[in-house]
Amino acid sequence: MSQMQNVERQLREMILGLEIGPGERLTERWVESRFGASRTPVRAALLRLETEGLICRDGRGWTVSPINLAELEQIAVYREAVEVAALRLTCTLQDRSAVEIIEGMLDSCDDKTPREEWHRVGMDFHIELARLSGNEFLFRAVRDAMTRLSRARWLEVRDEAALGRAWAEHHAILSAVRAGDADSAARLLSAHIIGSRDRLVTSLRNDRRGLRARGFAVVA
Amino acid sequence: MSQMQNVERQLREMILGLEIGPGERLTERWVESRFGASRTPVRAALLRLETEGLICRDGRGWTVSPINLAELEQIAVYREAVEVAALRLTCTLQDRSAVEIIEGMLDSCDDKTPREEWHRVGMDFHIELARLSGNEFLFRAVRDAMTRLSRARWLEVRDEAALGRAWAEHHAILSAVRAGDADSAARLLSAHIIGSRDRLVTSLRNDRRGLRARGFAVVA
DNA sequence: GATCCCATTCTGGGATACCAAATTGGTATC
DNA sequence: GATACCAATTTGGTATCCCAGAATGGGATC
Repeated sequence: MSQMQNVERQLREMILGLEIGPGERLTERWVESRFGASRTPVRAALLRLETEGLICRDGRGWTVSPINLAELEQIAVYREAVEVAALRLTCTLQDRSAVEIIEGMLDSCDDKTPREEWHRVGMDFHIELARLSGNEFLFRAVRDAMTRLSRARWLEVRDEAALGRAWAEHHAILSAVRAGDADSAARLLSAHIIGSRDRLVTSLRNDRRGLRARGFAVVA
Repeated sequence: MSQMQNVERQLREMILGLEIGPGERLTERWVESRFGASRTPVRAALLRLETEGLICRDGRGWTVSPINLAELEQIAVYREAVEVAALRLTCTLQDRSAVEIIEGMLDSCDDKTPREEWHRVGMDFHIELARLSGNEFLFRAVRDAMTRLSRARWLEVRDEAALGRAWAEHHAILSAVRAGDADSAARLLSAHIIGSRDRLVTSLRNDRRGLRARGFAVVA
């Protein structure tokens, strides 16, 4: 694997895992020494992460993208459009047996499953559901949107009830898809996305001071 | 303006203007000498164009992305999802006076307008319409999709009637938006996008041999 | 003590040198 | 004439060096 891919992957994981906080400054030299690569692959990796929205330019330098509440709301609208479109497309397919795999993914989580795993499965549910549509662009759009939402979802304070609620909503959506009921599935998915957005933004808005105290930039 | 942006912009224009044909091989050294920049900005520019889908990796090297008919069909589905979502969003806005600007854009084209300008305005119509929604992600999605479609639309054989038809459809969509009739606008836009797709793919499929004879790679 | 200014440091942007792998072209062999 | 093989060349990947401009910090001045 090339140095560029190495740096890109590791840096992405550090950012998504909040090991580098939203709003923190980055210098190419720091990344260079941190991962033992030279500046050429480092710069290539930074350029790629910039297009993913994980880092952004800050004048001449680089900054880990802050959590942006207005952006989170816009992403939810975007997600709703592409995810519902993908879902409707999937409902028109003859062979929808792949929903079983996603169902199995959900069922692999139980009370003993660590929070981190719930988080990952919750994201993968949406990504894999979009992949079923067979449309590469809808799939990528959902995957990229989930990447952008990832850190915020991780910061969200979620109780057991909220996790169970999401789990139930995911299952309900799959049931509708399996039945081929596109309208119901779409309605459930829309409600799920918008509901999640509202809880997410509310949670972050309430915790804004605490998050800032932890050194995380949360804007708008 | 930086060298990277220079190379990126000029190379993008060469690719979109078909000065470099779909499927042609690119070497970093050629780009380097062609634009008088060194490899560092050239590589940065290539990485960015790769994320735009205008070039793609070909083993170790670079290739100008071929025209991919299957991809064009998928993009149309993607476009339909995001453009309709943006349109519906726009219809909910109080102030939709900006549609007048787009209308003026359309009306700036007449019989004497060169074909190239019709082409550009046809793309900008969709991009600017999406921008009105105020949702940055829907807007970018449409802009990126139009960029990916650009070369294919340019290759399409379109007669006067087809151009006039698109013009009329664009106007009908704007009228519905101005009236705030989201459902009608959405229906018209969907039909327009899918109709355009069918004509585009049919045209390219028929011309496939001719296009290949001109050195343009057209796959699937 | 506050403020202005200048030298130093640091940063990203660019250019270039080097390397390993892959491609290529030609030649020798069958 | 086809094919196998080897050397020269070319390629992208990487490391490193240089530069101009921005940021920084300390000291002089008021």
